[in-house]
Amino acid sequence: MPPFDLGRPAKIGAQDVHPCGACPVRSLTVCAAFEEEELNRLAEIVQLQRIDAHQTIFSEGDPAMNLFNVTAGTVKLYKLLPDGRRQITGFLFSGDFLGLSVNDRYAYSAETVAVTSICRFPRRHMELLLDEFPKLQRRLFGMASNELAAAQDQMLLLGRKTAREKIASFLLGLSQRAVRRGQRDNPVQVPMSRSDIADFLGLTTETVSRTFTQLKANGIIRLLEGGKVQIVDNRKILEIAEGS
Amino acid sequence: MPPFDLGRPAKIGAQDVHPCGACPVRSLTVCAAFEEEELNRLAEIVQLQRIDAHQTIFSEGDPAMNLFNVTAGTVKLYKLLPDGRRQITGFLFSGDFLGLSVNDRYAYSAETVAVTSICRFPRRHMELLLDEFPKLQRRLFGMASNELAAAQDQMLLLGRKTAREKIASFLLGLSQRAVRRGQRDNPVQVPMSRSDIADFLGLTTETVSRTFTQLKANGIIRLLEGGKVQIVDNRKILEIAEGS
DNA sequence: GAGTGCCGTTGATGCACATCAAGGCATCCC
DNA sequence: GGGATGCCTTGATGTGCATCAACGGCACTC
Repeated sequence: MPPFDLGRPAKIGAQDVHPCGACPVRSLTVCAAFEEEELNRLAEIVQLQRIDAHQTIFSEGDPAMNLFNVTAGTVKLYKLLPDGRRQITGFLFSGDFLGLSVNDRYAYSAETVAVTSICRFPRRHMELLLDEFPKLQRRLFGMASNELAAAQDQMLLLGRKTAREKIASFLLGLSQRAVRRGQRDNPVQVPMSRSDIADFLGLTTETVSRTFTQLKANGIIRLLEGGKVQIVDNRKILEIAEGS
Repeated sequence: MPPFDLGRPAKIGAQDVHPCGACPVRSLTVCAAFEEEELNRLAEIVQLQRIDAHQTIFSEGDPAMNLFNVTAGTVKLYKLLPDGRRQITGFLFSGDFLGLSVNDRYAYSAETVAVTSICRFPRRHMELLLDEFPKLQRRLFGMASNELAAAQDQMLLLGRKTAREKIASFLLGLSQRAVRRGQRDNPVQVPMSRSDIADFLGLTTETVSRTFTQLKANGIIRLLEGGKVQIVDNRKILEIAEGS
């Protein structure tokens, strides 16, 4: 249930300008850097879009024309090898930011996992705002620092954790991020497919499936309807995730 | 041959304030954000240090009091699991920056790989400078963005590449970074141990060693004296690295 | 110059996870 | 209804890399 949405059938469609002042996720986003009265400036350049599931937002190598804010739904970022091997580098939820680029090109592809609403900012305009509002710059830098820390955690996971530890870490990560967005942390919403989880954790779908089954058999989690996972033994899953 | 160094026997020792205007790697660093006349401000707060090989600069979880700039030598950043498994998240060379933190704590440990010179900036002072010089903020943000892109490449490597592809990518990466620092790209200087390489690539020392041997046997590289590796077949190593 | 420790290499073996294959169970569409 | 499709699960088998073990070279010590 996307907050601003009109339920139109469009795949990717521009919507009317939205009053940022009413944005329910503003405090989570870059936009938290603005005071109430400055939000008009922002509203002038954003466009709100609703996107169906499984649509590409942009692809690796595309000219980086826009920056985006996820306001509802789920997005995945990924990189491909020429033979099709895929690494998902992150999942984004409401409040998350995407579109940072190097050399004016996107360094990864972005695709919706479920129905998603995003705010689009033309990069040119955004850069002018950056000069005008140092607080925005500061905020963006802070968000990039957090992402960097998360990336390092993910490197530890990919390089050194077992399949069991990876799945446990993944579920805990989802749970913790849900809390920060003010959503339920348990049961955890797991909107992405087994295949996406596999490509995020450096595993195969079969191993992901088997590991879920195994954690379930051990009474540590329970698999619920609608892609939800209940964490039954919180202490144990934490132990597993940390590798102790 | 560290550029500013006095060759003192100290392990970690503060040196006299150095005139940043003469810094030979300034254009590579955050400090490139400053005009000549502003450098005095910088020089007031930096301390230059020379550090022996295999010394800890700071550890994960320490209060993040300082930011650092590497001016010569090599540093590794790493994270540990409780049972000792280690993931090296990056190697730093002259011009590179370290010390960004989340919640005022370092999110990783930093250790010298070889004799290293660093500039130390107290974080408090640096933050004041950030407010005063938006260009510095901008520069720092740019560097963080680049690191994020590199982190995503590393995730692809850790999650989806084979040992052979990992080693090829690693050597090419070292080579390309040497170019950016204005150093020789071939033969490549490889100052870190097999064990460090293994922990960077998510492998074991044995596999690293075997893979080097294999690439050598294929006539793609040559192992030289003093930790240097010559890339004999550039096209082929590039193909391997990209997984095609 | 024997002793010790560290590092890199090589070989033998083992195992965690990949690969290959098949079936269950939704949903969708004619 | 029923067949097609996509996702998840489960089983059988394979393999890339880890693990275990041994050895040689080099630096350092006494």
